[in-house]
Amino acid sequence: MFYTIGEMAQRLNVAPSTLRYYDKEGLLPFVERSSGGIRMFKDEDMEWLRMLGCLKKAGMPLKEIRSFMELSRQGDATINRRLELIEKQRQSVLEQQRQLKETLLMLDYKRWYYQTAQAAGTCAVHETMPLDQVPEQFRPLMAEWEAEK
Amino acid sequence: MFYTIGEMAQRLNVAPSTLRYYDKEGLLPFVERSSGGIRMFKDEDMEWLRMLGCLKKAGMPLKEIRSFMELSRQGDATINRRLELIEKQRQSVLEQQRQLKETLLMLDYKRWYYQTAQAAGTCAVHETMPLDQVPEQFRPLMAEWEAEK
DNA sequence: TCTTGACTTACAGTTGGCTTTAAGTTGTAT
DNA sequence: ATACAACTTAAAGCCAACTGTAAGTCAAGA
Repeated sequence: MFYTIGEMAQRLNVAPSTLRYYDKEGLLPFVERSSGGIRMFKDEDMEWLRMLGCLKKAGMPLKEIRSFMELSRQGDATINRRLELIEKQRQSVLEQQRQLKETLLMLDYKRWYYQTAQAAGTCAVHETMPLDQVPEQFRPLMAEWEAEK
Repeated sequence: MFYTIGEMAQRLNVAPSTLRYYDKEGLLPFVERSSGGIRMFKDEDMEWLRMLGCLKKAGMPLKEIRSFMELSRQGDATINRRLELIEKQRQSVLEQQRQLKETLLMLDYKRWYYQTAQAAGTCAVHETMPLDQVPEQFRPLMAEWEAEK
């Protein structure tokens, strides 16, 4: 069973032009063509496209994804190098998670800040607020800011 | 105590040109100038730059950050709208966390896949692997892939 | 006063990841 | 056989977020 680029694009919820672009950039070395030159996607291509989507969501640049696809096409001899790439990207995702957690704490602080300001009708309330009225979760954050000054 | 753009850039670990770009885009309405036109950063500007960094890490585009800075300059009348912006961005971060968690599971699966293939010397080991040898954590993932076919 | 390094602006260039356009081809339905 | 939608390529365009260049100005030390 084959799919045209339009059908595959719909299935993946991307624009056909995006798939053409990926193909041009060498990210889809597995795609076959009809005698007339039309791309014919197979069901098993989904596995590659899923991999591509995963690496993209992990923040891997298209160039590196292309390297990965090239290594894959070279077969079992490149298993080690593919594993290394995966582990590197895994570390990157763990780092992103750490970073997002920090960012969320900051946003939670700002949310509290503006909720409090809203209740008081003015941001000035924070100039006179004693430290022990700041929720505990935000104290390490504020200590850090002091250090940065 | 004042800092030049170079000193501030070093302190923030960004290029001076980046700060100039931000200023040009209206993200730094708080920066004062010397009589000769040199930017003079103050210690209290750090608070704004921290806010900027936080919003940026949260994935907010520079245009929106600019709106936020403009609202801030308008004082207490805009507390509500700033709170709304913060809450919107907080939701976005929660969604990014959800997404990253999913991505990590995928990468963990691929890591296991290549570790197993490495031990066997070939990816072919996965064609004959019975489902009950796949670690449990990855089963929901594989079920999803089946459904997508 | 003069040198020197860091600053200033305006503007062009770069990178990454698409998206659009134009001109032409394929393949299915009538 | 013909029409028509969906495909093809090459090339240009677009957007965000910088980054680099050129020409000139500022300010601190010898």
